[in-house]
Amino acid sequence: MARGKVQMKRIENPVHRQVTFCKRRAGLLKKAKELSVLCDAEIGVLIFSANGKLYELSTKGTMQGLVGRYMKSTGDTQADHDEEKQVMDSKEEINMLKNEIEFLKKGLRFMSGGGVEAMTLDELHMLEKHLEIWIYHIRSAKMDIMSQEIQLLKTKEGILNAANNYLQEKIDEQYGTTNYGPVITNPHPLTIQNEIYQF
Amino acid sequence: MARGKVQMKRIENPVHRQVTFCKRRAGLLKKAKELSVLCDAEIGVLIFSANGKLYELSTKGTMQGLVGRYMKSTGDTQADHDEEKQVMDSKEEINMLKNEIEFLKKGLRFMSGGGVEAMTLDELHMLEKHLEIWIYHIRSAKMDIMSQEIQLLKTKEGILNAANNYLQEKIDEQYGTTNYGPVITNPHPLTIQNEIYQF
DNA sequence: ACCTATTAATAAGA
DNA sequence: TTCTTATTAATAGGT
Repeated sequence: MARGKVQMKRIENPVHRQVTFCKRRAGLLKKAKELSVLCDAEIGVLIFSANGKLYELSTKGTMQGLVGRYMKSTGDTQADHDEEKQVMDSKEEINMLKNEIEFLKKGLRFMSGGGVEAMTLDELHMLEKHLEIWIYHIRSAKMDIMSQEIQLLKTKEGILNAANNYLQEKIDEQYGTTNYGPVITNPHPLTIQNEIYQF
Repeated sequence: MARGKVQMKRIENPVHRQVTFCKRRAGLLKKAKELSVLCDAEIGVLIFSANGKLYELSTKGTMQGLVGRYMKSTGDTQADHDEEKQVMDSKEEINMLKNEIEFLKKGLRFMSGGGVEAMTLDELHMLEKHLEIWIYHIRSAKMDIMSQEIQLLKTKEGILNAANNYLQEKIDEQYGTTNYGPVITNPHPLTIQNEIYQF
């Protein structure tokens, strides 16, 4: 604007460009302040130089506040929308999970042996019934498992008995010819004890 | 800048102020564009008029992009920081809650009567013991509550009996003078039955 | 950074 | 709002 017009295109000379950037940047920020003061407006200016340096101005409050106001003003605009929605979703999910936990905790509150006082008589009846059913199921499951164990052990025992008998026969054969007389042997030396479960 | 200097303070005349706002706003945005073009800078301008209307300009991309770049550039700056942290916190909280739910569900899986199969014999023993303890606590709590109820009802009964006696006396007085002879009356006509609880 | 000739912006009026 | 125009403000180029 002085000593010659200027072409509205990128200044190629880096020195010129840098100088102009400094001057015009100052001018722009000054103009922004003036507009804000004269007309009672809230103004924010963000300037990233070509090499990435940030210059900013915000009249009447912080840039954050202004950006927040801008976000609200534009309503649903990408980043804000996404993040806000994400937060909302998270909060909803948290609430649902919390409710679920409350529900579950109510059923488990007796684990610690305390907290019984807070329940009504009806709730206690219900819970007692449930516990009895659970115990029934648990005892059934225990019986099943133990039956399987017993069956397994019986099979083992049969196999061992067979092996035992086979070995006994071999011994009888070996000593039968020399006939050292009757040999006293444990009839089932390899039989193992079944495991004992506490009921 | 023409036909007289201007004081750098709010223009009180609303018409003047509005006109100046229009002109200077256009000028500011023009300057911003020029700076962006001449010096290869990325510039964003946000203008909120006094009555809340938004005017914006962003050279090289969207305002969102610019705001995002600003957020990153300033690092941890309120809105961004807060929202991001909030999202992070929410996610952490959700994970913790989910873990808690899994833990609780494991204890409650028997409510439905199913799921017993997946447990080991030891776990079943443990659970059975817990359930027995719970039932013990529940029965204790039930007894406490019922004792209280019984006490309450006995008190009620006493009060009603007293009232009953008082009324009986009044009747006796009323009919005593005329002497209609012995009146057969229910000795406790207002006594109420205690509630019966099922054990 | 400072100067200053020159251009651009704009206040007031229509 | 927009146009005009007198006047001020901004600034390009040089130092």
